[in-house]
Amino acid sequence: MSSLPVEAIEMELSHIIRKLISETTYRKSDSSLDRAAYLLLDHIASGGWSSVKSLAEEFKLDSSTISRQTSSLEKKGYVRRVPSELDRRAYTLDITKSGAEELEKNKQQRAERIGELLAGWPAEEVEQFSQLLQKFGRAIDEA
Amino acid sequence: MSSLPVEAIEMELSHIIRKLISETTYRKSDSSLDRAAYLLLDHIASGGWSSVKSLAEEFKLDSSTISRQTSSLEKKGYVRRVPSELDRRAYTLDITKSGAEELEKNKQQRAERIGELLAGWPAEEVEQFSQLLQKFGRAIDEA
DNA sequence: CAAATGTAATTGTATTATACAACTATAATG
DNA sequence: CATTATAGTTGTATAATACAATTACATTTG
Repeated sequence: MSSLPVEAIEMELSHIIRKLISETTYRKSDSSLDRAAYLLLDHIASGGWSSVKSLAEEFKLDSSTISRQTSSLEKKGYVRRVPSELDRRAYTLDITKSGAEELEKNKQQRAERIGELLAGWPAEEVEQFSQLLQKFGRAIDEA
Repeated sequence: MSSLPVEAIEMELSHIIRKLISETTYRKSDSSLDRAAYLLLDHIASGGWSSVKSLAEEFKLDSSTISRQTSSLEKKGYVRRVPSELDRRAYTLDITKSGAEELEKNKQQRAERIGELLAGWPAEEVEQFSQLLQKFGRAIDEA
């Protein structure tokens, strides 16, 4: 496929990504989670299997990167290690109460920001946008 | 606004951004433009006013960052400096033939990738998605 | 119009997120 | 049991960014 809408989508996504990143990175991180930490915590909180290795696969990052990111979450008290019973090298991560609170706070902040952008959109369009983004997200996963 | 679709959109965007970034960054950059260079070149090619300062404002990056990025594009021969007639400190950037070719090549590669993800989508949904992304992009600009 | 102030771009330095490689401890396999 | 594989960590290099200092020029003001 190589049509005009596709090219428009590509460009628009590039711009949206740039703008959203520039809002959430390199800004006064008052106390909020960066993007990586946010998604890691969300995955852990959702009960996804959370060893260093499985997180690295899930997020397509190197294990060393995940190791450092999770160490940092642990230092902040947002996650705790649960040693594997079967393998003394390995552990999984559990979210702590404070981690869950921090995650929820961040999620609300971020949703609020998106809500502002969607203010005034007809509910039907918001719903369509949500559906199409989810479909697109699945397409990436399946690719 | 703080409804379920908004929260779903927030999460989905976070995931899509992560996945698309991980595809286009830290990967074998065979010879293709990174995201910053791609959008810079596109802006310059589109005839947008392209001094270091205006690019920094447009992209919400520091002038020093733009200065380095444009130097790098210049070294590769993709842009050339046009000294300002009014201000001997300043210059604007023009795309070169080779820069335009490289941009076009990249645009096609990226569109092809997006096209794969949209393969099998009804044309009507692709069109809707394009429209909604553009509307969302405008909302970010106006915010 | 000369001095002071402001500005465009560059360069120096620090930080951060990443990858890759080397390593340690443990597990699995021949 | 010796070898090989694996989970995680740590060391090191690179890249993109911000902020600070600098340079050369422009603008404003007394």
